[in-house]
Amino acid sequence: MTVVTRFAPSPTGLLHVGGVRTALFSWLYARRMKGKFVLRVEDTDRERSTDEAVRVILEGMQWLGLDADEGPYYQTRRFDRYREVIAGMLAAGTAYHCYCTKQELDALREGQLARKEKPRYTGLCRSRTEPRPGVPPVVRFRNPTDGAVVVEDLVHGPVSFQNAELDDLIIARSDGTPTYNFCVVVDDMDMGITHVIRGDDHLNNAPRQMNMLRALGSTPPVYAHVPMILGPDGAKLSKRHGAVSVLQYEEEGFLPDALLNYLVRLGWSHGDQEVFTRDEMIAAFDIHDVNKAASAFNNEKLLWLNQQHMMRAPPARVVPYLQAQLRRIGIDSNDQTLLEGVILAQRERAKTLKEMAQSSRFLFVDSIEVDPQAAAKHLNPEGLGRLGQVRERLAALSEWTAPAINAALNELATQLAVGLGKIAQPLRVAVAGVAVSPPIDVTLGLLGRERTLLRLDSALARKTA
RNA sequence: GCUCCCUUCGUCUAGAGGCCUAGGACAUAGCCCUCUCAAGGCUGUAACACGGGUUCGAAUCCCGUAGGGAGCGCCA
Repeated sequence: MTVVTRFAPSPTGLLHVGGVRTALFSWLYARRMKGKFVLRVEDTDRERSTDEAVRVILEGMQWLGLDADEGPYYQTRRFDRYREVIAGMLAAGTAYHCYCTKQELDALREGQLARKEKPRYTGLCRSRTEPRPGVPPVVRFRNPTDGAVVVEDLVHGPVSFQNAELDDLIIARSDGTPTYNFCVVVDDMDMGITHVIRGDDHLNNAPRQMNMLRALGSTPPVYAHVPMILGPDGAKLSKRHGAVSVLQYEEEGFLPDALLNYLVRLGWSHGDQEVFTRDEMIAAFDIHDVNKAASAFNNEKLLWLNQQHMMRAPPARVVPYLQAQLRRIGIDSNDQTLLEGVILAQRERAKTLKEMAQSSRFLFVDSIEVDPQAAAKHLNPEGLGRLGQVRERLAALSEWTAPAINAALNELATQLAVGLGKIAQPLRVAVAGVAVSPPIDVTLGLLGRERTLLRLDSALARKTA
């Protein structure tokens, strides 16, 4: 049997890391099992759904490389199908019209709550045969009244629910539109979903959905309810606590593989391995190894993983992402050799590509600003004195390579009987404008002789100024 | 209130009755390396929610308690 999983986000809020991880688990499982992954947008709530949210889902999934084999499907385009199924259930008696008004239902609920009972529909209209004039009816599912439903959950194990605890839920509103729990059931059935992997906030919905599926003569899929992701403070993920659009991570300079790697390790592990390539994730992932407990999002570890991925990936693969970040700060470079060189030089001192772009800016622009504090410390008379000699040496170099530069600087240091630092720091501030950069020979190599000498000249001009 | 779920270092996790003096990772502290900053290496601090059982033996099994979460909508 071919495995078919799906990701079914609702576009009522922006897709965030919690949703992404559910999508990732579904995608990984499908890929691992050589099955299919379906994307379905659950937009039946027309009031709260937004085009912006749909855009973030589509763009986010694309940025992350979580490619769907089918879809995106939209529930709003399937209303005819839902109506058809409801008509069938009405005819078969597995659903019935309910003429209770909202007001009556509210009163019922209040009474139950007041008596400290579980609020539930009592089945008043179950055996009603005549319509109630003037009341547009809703359609309710006729849930079995006795026995139990067991959800054989892949992460929780068997979870048993008494049918007596489940009431007859509304599957079509009085205006005829279908409700969420019903649409999910029809869609999962029609789309041949074999494994439903979703947040464990849906565990309570599973027994009702299984009952409906059975009433429709369909075999329920296998369920896997994965734990939720909490904010860094251990509280529920919310707007205030990191529930930002997934595209925010792109803007901040994260590699999609790093985010995915971080998220897959929230609730899942494979021995002591922390860093996974996409293929390694697919090869190692198994839904059975997913934990039951919710986990808190930790930004420091994400940062660390992002750097690990920047360091391990072939530079050429990182180039487009660096270019995107450079463009954000007004630099448009297509110099592949330079860009790869920058990545090689900077990746062990940057946590994000945004950071890398910023600290590499001096390598791409014509003129730089020198940080006053760094200048005060290193471009003092003593430092500037040495820079004159540095300039001579560098100008005389026959080839402009890091090893040649390094040799020349070390020679000069020995000759002056000082540590390399006494030469490298003034030089660094002169060419980079700050006291921090990759190794000085690498930095100069990337900068090029012409710009190096130019910047030395403008630094040396301070002497007289 | 009722139903369902969850509980190992600050955080993510390993752990399927003896391999646990509870392992790894992030973070954190110290040291090493060093032209700056990093990266890297080494070392340290730090956890089985609590109480009963079962067993020769329990982080692991059972029962409670506490704490947290979800659901109980003509929301998804």
